Amino acid sequence: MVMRKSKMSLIFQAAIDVFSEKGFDKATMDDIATRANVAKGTIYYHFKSKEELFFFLVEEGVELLRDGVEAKLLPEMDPKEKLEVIVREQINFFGQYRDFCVILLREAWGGEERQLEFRKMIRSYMYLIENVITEGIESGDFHPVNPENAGAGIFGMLAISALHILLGKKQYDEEALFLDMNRMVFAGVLKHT
Amino acid sequence: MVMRKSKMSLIFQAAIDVFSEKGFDKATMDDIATRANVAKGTIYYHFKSKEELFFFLVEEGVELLRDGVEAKLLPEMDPKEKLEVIVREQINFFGQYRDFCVILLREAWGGEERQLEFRKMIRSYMYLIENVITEGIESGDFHPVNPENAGAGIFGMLAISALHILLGKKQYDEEALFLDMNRMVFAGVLKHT
Amino acid sequence: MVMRKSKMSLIFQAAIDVFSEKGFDKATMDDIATRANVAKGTIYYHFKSKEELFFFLVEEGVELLRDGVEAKLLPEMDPKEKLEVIVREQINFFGQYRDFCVILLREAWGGEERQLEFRKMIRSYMYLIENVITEGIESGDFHPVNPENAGAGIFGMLAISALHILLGKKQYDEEALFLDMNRMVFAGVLKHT
Amino acid sequence: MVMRKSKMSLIFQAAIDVFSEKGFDKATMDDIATRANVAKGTIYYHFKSKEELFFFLVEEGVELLRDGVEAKLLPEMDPKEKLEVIVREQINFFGQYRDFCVILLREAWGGEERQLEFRKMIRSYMYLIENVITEGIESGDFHPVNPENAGAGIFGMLAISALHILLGKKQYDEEALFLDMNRMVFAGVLKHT
DNA sequence: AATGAATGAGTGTTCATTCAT
DNA sequence: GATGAATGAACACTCATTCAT
Repeated sequence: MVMRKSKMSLIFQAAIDVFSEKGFDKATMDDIATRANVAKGTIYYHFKSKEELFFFLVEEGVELLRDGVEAKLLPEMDPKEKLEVIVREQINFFGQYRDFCVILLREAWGGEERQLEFRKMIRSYMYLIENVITEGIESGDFHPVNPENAGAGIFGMLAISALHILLGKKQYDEEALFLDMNRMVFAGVLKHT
Repeated sequence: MVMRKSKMSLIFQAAIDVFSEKGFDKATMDDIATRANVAKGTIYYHFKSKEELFFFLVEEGVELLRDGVEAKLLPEMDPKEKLEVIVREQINFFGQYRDFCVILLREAWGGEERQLEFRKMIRSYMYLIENVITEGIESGDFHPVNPENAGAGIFGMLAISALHILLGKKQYDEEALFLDMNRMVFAGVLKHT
Repeated sequence: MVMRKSKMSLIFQAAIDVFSEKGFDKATMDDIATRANVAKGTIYYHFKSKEELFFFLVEEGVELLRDGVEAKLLPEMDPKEKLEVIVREQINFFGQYRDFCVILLREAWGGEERQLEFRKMIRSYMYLIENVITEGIESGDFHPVNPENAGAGIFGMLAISALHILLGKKQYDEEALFLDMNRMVFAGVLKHT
Repeated sequence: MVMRKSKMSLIFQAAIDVFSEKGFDKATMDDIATRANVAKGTIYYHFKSKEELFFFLVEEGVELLRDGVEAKLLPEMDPKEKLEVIVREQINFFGQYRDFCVILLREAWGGEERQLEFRKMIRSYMYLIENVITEGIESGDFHPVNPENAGAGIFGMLAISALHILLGKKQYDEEALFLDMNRMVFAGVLKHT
């Protein structure tokens, strides 16, 4: 029988929906169970706790972002090309996984174990950016900035601008946002005179 | 104004502490009452609900940021100078009100009334940035980007990079971060050849 | 206002009833709240947890037994008189606080913290018996047995025989039980020839 | 009988371990299944319910005690010899089946069906003692006490003193306990002068 | 103005039991 | 015979809110 789509994936999807809608604390296991059309106990058969369910979810999401971007960073590209890929892909990802991205920005800040762990995961994505920045500095293409600052800054610029549109009333025009962000990342706001 | 150390301000300060430490949902009115050395009922004498207390708090905080920055944007400055002031002041504010800024990034994303309202407030700060961008574009100093995108992007770049350091283990070196961010905002990562 | 019978004592009494009826694990806080005519939250306002409520209860009960018996052990009595007092009073106590005594025998055995603590309390009562035994051995009135063994044995003999009747269908004839137990404690089963 | 290591006996042994470690209520079917290396469903294939599993267990245990003691009570013994056998064997049994004996003292008291049934089983062992007492009274060897009181009392004395040592930190010195208890059962504490 | 005892709806979690395979 | 995924009723505990004083 091919229909082996175990309840686990149902739960997973429901969890993404509910967590992004309500946040970790306000989301209830009942919500998730109802949305997944599963008995509450079933969730606990597959996941030890709400915390663990959330953790797996975030892990999977961040991996999806990181691995997706990483796969497009080919060795033969120069730093400029790589960074452009990153800008494009992150904007693309935010459009595609809007709900997950809300979780991303909502639940990463704070001192709880969960949030620490969470930031570590995000950091693993930021490393990609940092490495490209470092590469660019070494090749002489980029300004000599602190790569960690730059990595966090670029991630934040892309994330907040994307979410700002996604949560606002306007259409998410990916191409327009890409063009603007690309220009800002590479050239800043100032025209060269 | 006589500055009576009214219970209200005690509650207000305690609320900032507790909300930033635990987030809106995990923070309890008991926590706040204890921290403020007030009976729990007293909070309800001054504020209608937890939601309202939080709302006033955030309002005050965002006003502090916005009005502080606005006060430094003098009419005689050109767009470039103004944007530099914004970068410096926002980085400064994040260092000074770290706890509040955690709240800022934590509680703004989501579909609840409270969060909508919250994003409106943040937007009122972003307008400052947008206006300067618009001014710069019109004066021909800045690239013609969408000011809303740029405003959100710059806010996000500064916010996330600041919080990234503040919540990490390293020292918050305001000047270094300012220099890096300033360069990125104005010139991007790419050297002009 | 004299009516200061705070809800706490209501809860206490209800807890004794429910715990003795159902045992620690099967008893629910809802049961206790209902029986006490109190909201469930009220219990938690006064006691940190089910465990703590139970602990205070047992502590109070064992103290009642120990202090009651101790008060009747006058210094001028000889060991034989003292031991007779103990036999009488323990039998009396079991008749009077049957419910609590069920708790006593039900919840003392096992390896959990709570049960350890519990046995320590019982031990504090057994000491009374041990001391009298020791006194009697030193005065030459009693056989030289290990006082700890004897203390536990006498406590067990009185406890189990009392509960056996109390939980059976027969009337609890305190005087008859006292006479039998008194004889067994002092002279055993065997007639002197 | 071919002695097939049927799953049933595995379950049985695991159940004894788990029930004595955690008590009836805290023990879970999962615990037992894991310990027995069986799927949870398998337990339900062999036993209708947790209650029934427990019942069979206790039945078997009490029979082991009763039949073991009974087998040593030879018709040609006089009441004194018989009672001495009982004292020795019960102390011996408690040392050997410590876990089961914890169950015995833990789960017998209370008003539930299960506990009623349980006490009946224990009573079937107490009868042995009662009968010897009755015999001794009729033969003129023993004091004329109520045999039911005496039976329960002796059972309790031996049980509690044994468990008191077994659950404490000290070594279980069977011989010493036997000597003390034997003396107390036959002669009480008081020296004949 | 201020208090804090009291409330009860709501939450995460457990676990005996069932049943399709 | 045996399995283990699935269930859902039940439970300990939390906490925003109320209200009599």
